[in-house]
Amino acid sequence: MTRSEENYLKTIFHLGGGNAQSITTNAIAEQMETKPSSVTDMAKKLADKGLVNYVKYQGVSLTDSGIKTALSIIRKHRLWEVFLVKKLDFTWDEVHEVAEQLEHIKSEKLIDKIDELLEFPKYDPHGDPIPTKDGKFMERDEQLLSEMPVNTQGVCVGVKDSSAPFLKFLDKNNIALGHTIKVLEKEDFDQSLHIELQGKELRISHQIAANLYVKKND
Amino acid sequence: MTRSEENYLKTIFHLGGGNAQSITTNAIAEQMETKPSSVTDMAKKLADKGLVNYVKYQGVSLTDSGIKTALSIIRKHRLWEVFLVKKLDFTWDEVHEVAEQLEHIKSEKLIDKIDELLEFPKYDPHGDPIPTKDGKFMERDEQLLSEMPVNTQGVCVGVKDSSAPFLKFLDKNNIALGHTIKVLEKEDFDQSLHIELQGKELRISHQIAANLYVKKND
DNA sequence: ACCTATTTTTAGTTTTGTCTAAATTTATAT
DNA sequence: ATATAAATTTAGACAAAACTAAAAATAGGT
Repeated sequence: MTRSEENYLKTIFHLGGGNAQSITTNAIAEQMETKPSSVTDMAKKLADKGLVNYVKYQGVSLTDSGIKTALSIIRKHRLWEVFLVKKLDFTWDEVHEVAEQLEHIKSEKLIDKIDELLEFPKYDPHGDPIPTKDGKFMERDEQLLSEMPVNTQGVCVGVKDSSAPFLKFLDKNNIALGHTIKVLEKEDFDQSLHIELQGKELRISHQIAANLYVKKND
Repeated sequence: MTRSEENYLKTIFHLGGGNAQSITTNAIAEQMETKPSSVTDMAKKLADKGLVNYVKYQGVSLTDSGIKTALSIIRKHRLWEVFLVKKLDFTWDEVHEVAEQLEHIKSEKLIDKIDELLEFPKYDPHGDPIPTKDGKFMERDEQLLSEMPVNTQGVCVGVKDSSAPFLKFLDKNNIALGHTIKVLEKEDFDQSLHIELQGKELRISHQIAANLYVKKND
């Protein structure tokens, strides 16, 4: 399994190829910042290895074996992210780039020991669930803040966009995982929100709200 | 700097290319388990980048820039080895293979934080000195056990061969870094040694003694 | 149904790092 | 000094992973 193959599987998974959905070469190319023709080449290669189902002009979806491999890479990525934050004091906007490299290290013992050192975390620093060793994938009962009705409240449990600029914005505005958020008012005009965050009032744009996952309180 | 380039620089350094010595392509090829013609290709490439001095049919030596780069890779390799042993309970015969991968991770912050987490170790699990961030290389006052005169004693500070079989042999015989060793008798016939190790007597072959570094007591 | 625009694939090329086989240079031994 | 052996380089080829440009297939609109 080469680094490139691993990156393709991961991307296909993130685009939904684990749910039997057919992902187009164009979508993959755009996500990976490469050309569709390169994706076609790799699709054939991965199909030969039994990791994807590939139908010409239709797209690719992951096989069971492909899902398993993708999950193991995602598991490694997220565990390394937790390691960087908890053990090396990285901030959550710094971890992605390094984890992209670390996820390709080949040693089952290494990642199991990292898991143990971190006391088997369930979520990464962005709130994304960490697949278990046997490929189980936690699903969370969450929704986007932008979809919460007025006057409901919940706890921030994850981010949809985990780019550095967005994460830095959240830091600046004291928005962090675990913080309580209540929707006070929704502006019809631009969908912006008036919220109560940890007791303080705040206004945020729709674009922000559409990238925050919240778990509704019972 | 590609992975392959880094591996060449590291190998050239270990073969003595940092001391202005010219290392032959054959020696490098043998060490890296590749072909001399491949080494020639890479020698040209590294020379173009100003990392080695290459003279056709003579061999290569590292430039200052090449030495600096090689030391930074060796630094990373050895720090990761310490990390694996101290934080993840790897044994000293398990660390090399994984460190070979980890040494190529590109993040200055990462390795500095690992260094800090480990409290700035000076030696790796095999007793090899860890270069400092600014490329200083500790030299130890050490000699091979096989070269110690009869009736002198010292402390085991390193291994020359750090292959898994040798290290496992040492474990089995309770030979570890920090242990006191006294040479009781040298057998003329096969150069084998009769030693006192941590108070207990033991016989070891010349081959073993020639792979153990000892620091003589004053 | 047909034309057009878009998407996808094919064919051919590039780069990196490797190899084999042949040619060349250096070293060695009489 | 010269033949021979050993080491080294050159030339040409290959595989992986990417690209460009051209061809082919699909999808949409009328």
